[in-house]
Amino acid sequence: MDIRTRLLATAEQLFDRHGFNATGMDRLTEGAGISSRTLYKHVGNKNGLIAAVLNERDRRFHRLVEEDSIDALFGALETWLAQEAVRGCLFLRAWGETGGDVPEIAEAMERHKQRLRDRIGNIVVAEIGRHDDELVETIQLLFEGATHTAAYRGVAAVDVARRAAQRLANAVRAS
Amino acid sequence: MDIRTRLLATAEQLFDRHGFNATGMDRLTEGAGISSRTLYKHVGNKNGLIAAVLNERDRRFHRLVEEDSIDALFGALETWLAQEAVRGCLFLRAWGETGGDVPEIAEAMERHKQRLRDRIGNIVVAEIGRHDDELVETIQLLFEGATHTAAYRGVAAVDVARRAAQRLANAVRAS
DNA sequence: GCGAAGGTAAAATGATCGTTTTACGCTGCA
DNA sequence: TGCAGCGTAAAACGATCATTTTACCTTCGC
Repeated sequence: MDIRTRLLATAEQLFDRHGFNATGMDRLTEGAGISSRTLYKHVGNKNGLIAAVLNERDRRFHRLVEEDSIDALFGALETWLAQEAVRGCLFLRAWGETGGDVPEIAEAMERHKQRLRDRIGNIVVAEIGRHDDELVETIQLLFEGATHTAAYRGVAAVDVARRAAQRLANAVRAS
Repeated sequence: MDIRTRLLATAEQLFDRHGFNATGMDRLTEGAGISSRTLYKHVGNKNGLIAAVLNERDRRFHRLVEEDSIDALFGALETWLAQEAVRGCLFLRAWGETGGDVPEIAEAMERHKQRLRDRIGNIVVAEIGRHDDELVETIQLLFEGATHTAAYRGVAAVDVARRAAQRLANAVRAS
C-alpha cells in the first residue's frame, strides 16, 4: 500500500476513535509505520493531515453512493457506519475541534456539505421527477440526524431516517 | 453572580467556541475571573468541569421547553441557537473529543439524550393522543439533524425540521 | 558508480498542557 | 481575638505537544 494512503487510512481511524487534538503525532506515525519526517514531507503539518483525511473521506463516500436514490444514499451511510464506528460527522467534529479557525479544514467541511447537498438535489429529481428545495433540505437534515443519532443509538437510526425520507418523498410525489 | 455559575457559563461559551481540548485552563480561569486553585476546588479537574457544564446545559435546555408540543421543542432549539452560536451538539462534541473514555462525560451525554427522548415521548402523546415509537425516533432524529445542520446552514434548518415533524405527526394522526 | 530522491531513527526544540504548591489576604463568626 | 473558610497571585511540576534537525541508509536512473 502507498505511504500516503496508509497514512490517511490510519489517521482517519485514530481521529475518529480518539478525536483530533487527543491524537498525537507519535501515535499517528507509529500507527502508519512511518517516521515523523516522512509525515511532514507528505502533508505539511497536522492541519494539513486533517484536511487531507477529510477530503479523502469525502471522495470515498461519494464513490459509495452508486445510484441517485434515497435507498442508495442511506444504504451508503449504513455500510459506512457498519465498518467504521463513527462518532458523529467527522467533518463537523474537525471543524468544531479547531474552532472553525483553520481555513483548510473549514473549507473541507463546507465543500463536503455542499457536495452532499448537490447529490441529494440529484436524488430528489430522480425520485420525484422534478426539483423540490424543501425536500432536499429535509433529506439532508435526516441524513445529518441519522449520522449523529447513530453515534449513540446504533445503525438502526439510519433505517428510521430512510423511512421518513421515503414517506416525505411519497407525499411530495403524490401532491 | 455566584462563582460556580460564572465559571460554568464562561466555560460553556469557550468550549463551544474553541472546542474542549483547545480551551486551556488559563483561558478558563481568566475568562471566569477566578484563580486556578478555586477552579479546582469547585470542579475537581477539567473533565469534572466539562461534565458540570454539560449537566447544567441539559437542565437549562429542558427549562426552556415550556410545554409538550413540537412547536415548543423546536422553538426552544431556535432561541437556543439564536443566542449562542452552537457548532453542533455540545454533548456529542465533548463525548467525541474525549473518545468516549471519560465516564462522567459519557454519562452526561447518555443522560441528556435519554432525557430528550423521554421528553419527545411526552410530546408525541400530547400531539397525537397515543404512543408511537417510530414517530418519537423520527422526531429525535430531526432534532439532531437540525442541531447539526444549523451549525453550517443557520437557524433556518430548525424550521425545516419543525415542518417535517409536523407533517409526519399529522400523517400519523390521520391514520 | 554516482548523485538525487525518499526513506528511517532519534534527539532536540520551545511551547503549552493540566495540576499542585506555596504564600498570602479578606471576611465573618465564636 | 483568633481561627476557619474561601478567595487570590504566581511559581513550579512533569508530561506532552507539534515541529525541526541531525545523521544515516537504501534504491534507482543515468
